[in-house]
Amino acid sequence: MPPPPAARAKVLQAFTDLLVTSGERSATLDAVADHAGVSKGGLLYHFGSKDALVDGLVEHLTALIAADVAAMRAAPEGPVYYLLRTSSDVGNEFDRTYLAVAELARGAYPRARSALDAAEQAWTDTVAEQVGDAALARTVVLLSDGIYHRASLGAAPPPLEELLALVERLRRPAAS
Amino acid sequence: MPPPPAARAKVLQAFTDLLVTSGERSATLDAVADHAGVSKGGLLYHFGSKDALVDGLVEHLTALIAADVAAMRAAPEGPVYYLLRTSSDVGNEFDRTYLAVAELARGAYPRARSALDAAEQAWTDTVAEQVGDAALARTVVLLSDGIYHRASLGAAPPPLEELLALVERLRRPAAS
DNA sequence: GTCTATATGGTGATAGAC
DNA sequence: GTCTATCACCATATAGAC
Repeated sequence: MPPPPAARAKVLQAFTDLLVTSGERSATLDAVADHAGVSKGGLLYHFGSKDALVDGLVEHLTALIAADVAAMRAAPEGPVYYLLRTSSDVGNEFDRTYLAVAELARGAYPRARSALDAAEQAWTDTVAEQVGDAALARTVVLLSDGIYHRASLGAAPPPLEELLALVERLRRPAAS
Repeated sequence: MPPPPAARAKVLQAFTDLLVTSGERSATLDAVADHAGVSKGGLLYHFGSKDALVDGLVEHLTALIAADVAAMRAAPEGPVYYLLRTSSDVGNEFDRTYLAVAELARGAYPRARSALDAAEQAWTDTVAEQVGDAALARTVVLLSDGIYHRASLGAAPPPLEELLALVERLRRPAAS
């Protein structure tokens, strides 16, 4: 099979950038094409409509989620540390794609929510497997959501160390 | 002074409803006017432009924030319980207005962020006053942000009791 | 494959009747 | 004060040249 055209990846990257930094309203086809270095006509050759562009990004996120959950399960420091650590890291591809799809989910593309719900469920299950406490698992994922909330508003992430310290205290109930 | 026209409040309420339930894209002047039961011309008599409409909503939130912080300080159960409890309550006017302004902050209205930043700071300070632990205060507000994150995506809020129980364990380090 | 037009629909804003 | 036109502009999408 022929290699996928490099322009596709460039377009998805530009779409993600605009969604994260300037919101859904700014991520027009014109702006995406400009930012990707192609013309609008060229963009619409690879993605036949804006809906197809959204689908492309959602599918990309779905693949990244599967990879992230696998990495979470394999992480030597455990799922909790892995989740909170990667939640603070808004620079990498996965977190940027997550934020971009969350932007779409809030807007006129409700089907983008399915991918986000799947991620939440997979994270919660994986954390619960390790800590053996469903309530703590939900809380940890909720903290991760809070970090995303701030990032989606453009605020700086909180210091990671103090969060991990607090979670650690909850995992060992003071050896009562 | 003459009483403020009732149409103003109706328009702000309709604007809030549309932002929360359908996102910024859907909150057009046409839609807001329809939902408020006035014509677009009538809306533009009270708010001379869409920017003026946004300013009106942000000022409304600023007043609600001041009232909320005062209620938080006066709450018999303490700021922590008050914050987490009210964060789960997405139905009341304050939380709906907060979600609506957050929607604007993510879109093309960055000045809406100032009001949100002020709220976060006031909440953190007030919680820190009570728990005497800056890191725990930041964590509690972060949990509150996580609840808002889910609400902004249309998901159900998490069970409140288990969150409060976990916070309580952190406030009393097992009496070591 | 990628580009330059261009058609079509919707959004913010204005003018003027009532 | 509130309404009904109406305008100018921008976004998506299409047609067809290169």
